Amino acid sequence: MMEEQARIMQALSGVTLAGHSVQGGMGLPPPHGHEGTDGDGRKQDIGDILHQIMTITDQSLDEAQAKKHGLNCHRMKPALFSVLCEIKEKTGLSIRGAQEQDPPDPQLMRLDNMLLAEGVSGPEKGGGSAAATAAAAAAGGGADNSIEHSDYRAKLTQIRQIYHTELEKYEQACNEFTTHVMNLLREQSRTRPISPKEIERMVGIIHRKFSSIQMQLKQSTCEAVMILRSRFLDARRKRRNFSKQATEILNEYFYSHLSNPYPSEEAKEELAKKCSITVSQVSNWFGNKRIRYKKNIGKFQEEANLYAAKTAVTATHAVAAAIHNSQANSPTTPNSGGYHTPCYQSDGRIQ
DNA sequence: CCAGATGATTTAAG
DNA sequence: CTTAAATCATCTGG
Repeated sequence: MMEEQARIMQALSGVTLAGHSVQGGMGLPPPHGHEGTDGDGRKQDIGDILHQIMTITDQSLDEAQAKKHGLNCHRMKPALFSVLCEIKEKTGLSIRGAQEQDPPDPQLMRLDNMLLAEGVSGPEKGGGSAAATAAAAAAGGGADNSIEHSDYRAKLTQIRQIYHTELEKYEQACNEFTTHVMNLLREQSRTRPISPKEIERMVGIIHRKFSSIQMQLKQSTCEAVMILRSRFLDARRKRRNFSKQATEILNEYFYSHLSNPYPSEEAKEELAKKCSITVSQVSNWFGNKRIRYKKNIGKFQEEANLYAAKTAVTATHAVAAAIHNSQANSPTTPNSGGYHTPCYQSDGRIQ
């Protein structure tokens, strides 16, 4: 910037300023327009203007404003301006070619995706998962689970709120700053030529800067979510055994379908409802049961016999009930509801 | 406290 | 996606 200025001024006045220009930094000594005794008015004018330009930053605001006005009204101003424009025309293009590429930062994308996945950004968290959780909690003995989950959600909501507030703040600040800079540039464009491309570039720089700040925000938000998540995940791992009744029902199904212990989706749903657990818990249970049964059939033989006998007893009782037409099931009979009792079949192996 | 039981998660294959 | 298998983390009864 300074270099450019110096170069332009040099070109303008033909006076060698290099001697006491950039190296001096801000404290440029005034040119003292009257070098020599030429008394040339034009030169003095130029020197005067340059002096004003170079010292403008040292002035107080009012002073500077007045000086600026003076400059604007100076009779040489239009001429100087046009020369500046001309120089700019020649040099400006080479200043910046085309450096307008915005490759989407993979890191940023990762953060965005995660925030979206965690429900921090994006649309308000729907009731879908909430309903599922509520069902799971209300159904089983999982009041505990429900409390933990709501705690988790409350904290997540808190994080989301902070995130959105901050994001909005940054957005606003960015817009304000951009507007400010653009006003400044517009103002300056009265005394020096500024191409729209330059403004655009400036805006781009500002936006990049602010988005890097946003990146930090997203980073720390992600961190917070991760911490919360890991803490909750540990809690989530806290498992509670299914109720005795649920285990009974599941075992009954398993041993009465021992030849093909793969409940269909519908069967799973029914079992889930009957056991007050989720479908995926039913799937987990059958997955675990199959592998563990297969691993040591002998160990489960007793259990198998027990349930085979149980269903046999149930069937017998059902028959007896049918025969007697009025008797209620024995209290030890686990399934007394409208549950479809599977047929008695205790043989059959996996595979 | 411990060993075994058990629900959940991860990994790998189809 | 489902499943088998391995593994994790907790629960439970002694």
